[in-house]
Amino acid sequence: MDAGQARSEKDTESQLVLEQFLPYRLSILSNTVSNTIAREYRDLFGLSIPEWRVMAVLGRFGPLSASGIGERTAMDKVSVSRAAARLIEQKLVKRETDPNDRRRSILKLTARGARTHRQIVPIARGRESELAAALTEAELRSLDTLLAKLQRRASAIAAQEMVE
Amino acid sequence: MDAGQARSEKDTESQLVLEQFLPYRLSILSNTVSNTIAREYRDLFGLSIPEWRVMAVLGRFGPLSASGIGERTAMDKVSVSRAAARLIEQKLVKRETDPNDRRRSILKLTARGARTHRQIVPIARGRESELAAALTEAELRSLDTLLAKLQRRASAIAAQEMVE
DNA sequence: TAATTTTAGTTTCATATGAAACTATTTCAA
DNA sequence: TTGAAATAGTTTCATATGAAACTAAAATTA
Repeated sequence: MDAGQARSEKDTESQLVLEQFLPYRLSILSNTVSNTIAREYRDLFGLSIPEWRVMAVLGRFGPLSASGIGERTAMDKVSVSRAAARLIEQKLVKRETDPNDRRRSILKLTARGARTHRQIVPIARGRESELAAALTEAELRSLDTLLAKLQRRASAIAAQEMVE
Repeated sequence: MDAGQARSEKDTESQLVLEQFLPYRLSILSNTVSNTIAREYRDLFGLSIPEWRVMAVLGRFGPLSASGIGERTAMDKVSVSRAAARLIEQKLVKRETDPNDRRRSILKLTARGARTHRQIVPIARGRESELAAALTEAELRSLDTLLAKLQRRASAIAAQEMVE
């Protein structure tokens, strides 16, 4: 090993400090937040996160097809299909067939679903506020910008990988 | 309904815009990043993310027990156990029994594991750089601070939930 | 030191997930 | 038109995951 040149396994350049590695930090933060919320929704309403997401977009954007839900939630069609099936079982959502295109279904909240939705939204907002309280207003605006930039880049990288 | 007072389902206060909801945004960003990386590690090295995390901490912190790995990766013991088992199968990691405490195993990279580790680290860094290139140096420092604050708060909320 | 509790790690079981195959319907092209 | 291709959504299958039960060893207590 010629002095000062050879790279040992312990040199910083051949190392990766997991705690400082951005993808890892994002993953841990996201999981910490999601797990807390998931537990709460499960305990209070018996809903999983995919189910809750479907409720959220139906509550906001009214009747939607399964693919419409997918577009607005970044869920794949299998997840949407399963979440919808469970919500229908629980009578929180109802399904009709689109008369103009009988492959499509039209999903909407039932009256009961709308009531549940009205209960859930303030809780979700409350959790978000608790988390956001860690930051100042200015920091929150900054976070908004940074996350948007990262998401744009991450999506671009992912799309590029797909074609390669 | 008395004019201007009753809250309809479409009022913004009873709504939640998923695309602006912080837990959702974190989840989408983290998944986008993780999925891209996971695909790459799988294609190039046949490693899953848990496996890769174990490799990373073993490469950095030398021989460790399974619980030591768990502490440094935020993985639960089941995940560590399974990842280690697969890495041993692939001869990237070897296991010895701690002579001072025969319940413990001592895990370390094999020579082959160390070689793989040396290949992986620059790729991981490269991916991180590509992502980080979406931000300026100042923004990256800012991101670092914001993520740290959010993580601290998220952990605190999670811990509090546990006892309630 | 024998019995009890705790700790490290693995296995089992029940559920979650995504990819691929499949069904039903619609759209497109010859 | 009618046959081929595309689209919406569901089901199947193989794998991943986490909680709880379990095994083995060590630490604690009586």
